[in-house]
Amino acid sequence: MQQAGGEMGTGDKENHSSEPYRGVLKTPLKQAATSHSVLTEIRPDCQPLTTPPKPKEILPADPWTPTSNLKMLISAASPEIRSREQRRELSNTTSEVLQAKHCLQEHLSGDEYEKSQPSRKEKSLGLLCHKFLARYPDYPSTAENNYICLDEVAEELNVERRRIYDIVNVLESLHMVSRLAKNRYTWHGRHNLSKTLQALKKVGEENKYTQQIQMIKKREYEHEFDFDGERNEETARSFGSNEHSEMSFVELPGMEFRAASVNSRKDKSLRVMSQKFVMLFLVSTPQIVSLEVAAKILIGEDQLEDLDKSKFKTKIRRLYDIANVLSSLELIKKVHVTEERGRKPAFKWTGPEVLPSIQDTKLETTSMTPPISESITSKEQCSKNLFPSRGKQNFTRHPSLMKLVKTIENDRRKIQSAPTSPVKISASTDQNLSAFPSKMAQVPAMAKHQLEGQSKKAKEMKMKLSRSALECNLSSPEVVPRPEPPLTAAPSQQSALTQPLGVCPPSHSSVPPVILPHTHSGVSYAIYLHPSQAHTVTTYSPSFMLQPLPCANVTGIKSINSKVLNKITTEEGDNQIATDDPAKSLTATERPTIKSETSSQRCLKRPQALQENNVIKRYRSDEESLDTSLGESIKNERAPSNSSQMNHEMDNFQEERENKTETLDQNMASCYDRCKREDIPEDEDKIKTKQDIPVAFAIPAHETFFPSGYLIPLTQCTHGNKAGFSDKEKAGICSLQHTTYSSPIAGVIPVTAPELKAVNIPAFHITPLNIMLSPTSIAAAPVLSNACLNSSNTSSAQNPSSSVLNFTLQHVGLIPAGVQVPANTVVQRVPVSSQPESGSHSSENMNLQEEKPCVPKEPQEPQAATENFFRTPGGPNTVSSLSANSDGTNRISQGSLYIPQRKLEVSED
DNA sequence: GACTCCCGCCAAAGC
DNA sequence: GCTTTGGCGGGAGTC
Repeated sequence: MQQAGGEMGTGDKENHSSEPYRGVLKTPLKQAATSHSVLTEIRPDCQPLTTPPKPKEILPADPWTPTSNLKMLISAASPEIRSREQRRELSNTTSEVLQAKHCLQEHLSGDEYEKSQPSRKEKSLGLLCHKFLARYPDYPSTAENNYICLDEVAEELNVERRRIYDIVNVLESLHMVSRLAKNRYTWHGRHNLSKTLQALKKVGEENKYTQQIQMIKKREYEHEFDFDGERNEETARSFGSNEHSEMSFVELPGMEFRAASVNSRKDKSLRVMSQKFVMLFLVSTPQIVSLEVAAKILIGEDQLEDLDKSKFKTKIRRLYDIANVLSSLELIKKVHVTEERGRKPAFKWTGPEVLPSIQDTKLETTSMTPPISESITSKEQCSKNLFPSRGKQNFTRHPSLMKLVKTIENDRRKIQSAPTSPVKISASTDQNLSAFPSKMAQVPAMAKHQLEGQSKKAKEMKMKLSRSALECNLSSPEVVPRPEPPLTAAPSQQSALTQPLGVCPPSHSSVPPVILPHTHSGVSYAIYLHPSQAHTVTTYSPSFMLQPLPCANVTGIKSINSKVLNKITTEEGDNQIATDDPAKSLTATERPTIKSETSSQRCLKRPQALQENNVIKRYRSDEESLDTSLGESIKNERAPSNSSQMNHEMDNFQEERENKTETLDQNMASCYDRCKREDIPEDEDKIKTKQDIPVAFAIPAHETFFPSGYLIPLTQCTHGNKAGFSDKEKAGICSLQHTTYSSPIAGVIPVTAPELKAVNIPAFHITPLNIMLSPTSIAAAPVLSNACLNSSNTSSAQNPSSSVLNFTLQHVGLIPAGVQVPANTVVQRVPVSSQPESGSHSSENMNLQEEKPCVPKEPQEPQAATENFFRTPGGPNTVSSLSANSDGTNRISQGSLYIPQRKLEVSED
């Protein structure tokens, strides 16, 4: 082992490890000289240390005391040299160094000795880990046995064994080492790393960590998470029910622990925690995880109810331990996320990109043994592999979530019935339409047809654009990897299925239309617009992300959001990784936006409530559009529910709607005028122009609009800047957005554009969160759709009224248009329900967690449209709850998961 | 004062 | 009964 280590040390490692030493050099010689690290690294032969002087003979003041020698050595040797030497002669030196140390200890006075002791930093686990890693090659030859004797290592590194355990446990979680026997481990290096990460990612997805993260974030925003206060029972419930306490260790085939002891301990072990921690990174987008969130999740798994400060602190401590080791492995990097509430420590994944688990990853065991590859076709299989028959092991999956997911999936399937590839939007759309309830279905169909007819060219253009966008996105590493079978719906579906949560996909690819209800149409839009690229859109709408955000709107949004936006800073101080770049900030904004949408409640509570109201209004306006096209049909349908409140709401809603409509029309008109002014002769050109316009997409923009559902206006706004919505509204939206979402894990995190690309995009597909994240995707979709819409509209709708019409149709076209109706319905109810916005926002997950009492009264509601849509024979639970909940719609559209959960709750209740 | 995280007690598991 | 593992949290060092 040593041999290998000596030869294999990587430059990086050297540098890292050397840093601390540099620090030492800078510090007073005394300290430096005696620092532990120095001692352990100095070459024996160079000085007296080699020959341990007899302690008693050496006088403290003596120039040739170990201390003085060390000083000389230190000053003479460069960090690199020391590192090299360390690796080279570590083994030989160890004993001598120890002796020297002993001598020092014996001969220096208390204070002196203390001073001579290595500083805290020098004793850090991270540094220790560097030393440990330096001993072994990253990729040891399988031929030779690389054994690790803990005692030996501890002695050589001059640390207590306890510390070595900490390191080994984390390495074990990554399968970089495996326990061979008592006090003995085998070094595998990074051979298994990629596989392990894939497996972890997969498991993380299955466990819906993304959702958990989002839930936590939501909660934070909603309640500032206070440990003392009445803690959200929901939270507790959600996590408590997790039964995560039984978390098990994820193993790779062939890498099972050989020692029973390893598995015997209750698994809150560092090793399991480490895996979970890694999962969080792999599953989240951006791949930044704040300690707080991670701790909460880990605690949650152990029963959130018990969450108390001490426990939380303990978790944090452990996470630091783990993080130090992972940092040494260069898998993560410490950063800081600045949020409203301050700066939070977080870590950013800097390890290798984990390829999509899309194709059921083949877990290969390697280790030293010939790689065994298993093809896993289903999630279940994967899970099985990951959890090799160890009795208790069940990964933290939240049962309720699973149920929900399944239910949802089933429902969707049923609903869609279109066994085929829902992906193909166009095709799927039709299918979906067919599925729609009469009126509703027709509307979308009409809209669709209209759109298609009117904007074939536009579509083509869109396609091109989207493709280009995709290409751009693809350029990002993450994206590329994702095997997305582009064109076919099937692939997308597949991916969806592959994903642990089939849920997500639903919103996009698989069930696009259906789910969309209100999700802001975003989904629906996406579908429409990108038929050919449905897969793309569905999967993730990276293209959106890619789009530049030069718009004024964006800026505005950004500015607003920026306040909220968090900054990520590296510890080193290269702060603001994310930063200042407007584009970046915008990107970051996206998330927030989404989230905000999600957690409408929160928003309400906040000062931005007003803004939210705007959003809501927009929503309503969306509804208006739909309503307009649909007429009061919906209303009537709802009416049946007969709730007086409903009626009342309807009335109010109507009023608002009307007002909104006017505004909309005006906006539309102005937009169109603007377009005209801008010389957009041909439809295509127009489209292009618009799209170019940064569609700016809009990342922020669309998100912003999301709620409102007015993509068109947005786009226009983008152009003109002011178009569709007033700044105020924008601001409102933005603000809302900001609050909520961010990186699921880290909270609102401003991410650099690049990061977003890489991370975000994939996130959709990959992470289970997708479901929850749908908003993001949705957002993206909407944007595109906007363009499309615009284009189509532009061409066809020359005047406000017509534009409105188109707009409406488009909405309808949302496929989900039909679906949306229900959503709208929901929206309308919103007022009635405790939380109006929730509905409006795509609060993906939020809903689920929402503590907010589901509106009690609605349960029975039949709302035809909605129910029909969502209700599936098989999924009564889900459906019913949906219909019942005012926000149900939203939930459904966004994260079906949530909906179901609620339902579950409700039903359970 | 908050953040980090070292340190080592002590109990469970293993032999 | 001794050793190995490793959970846990006090509290010190840093920022």
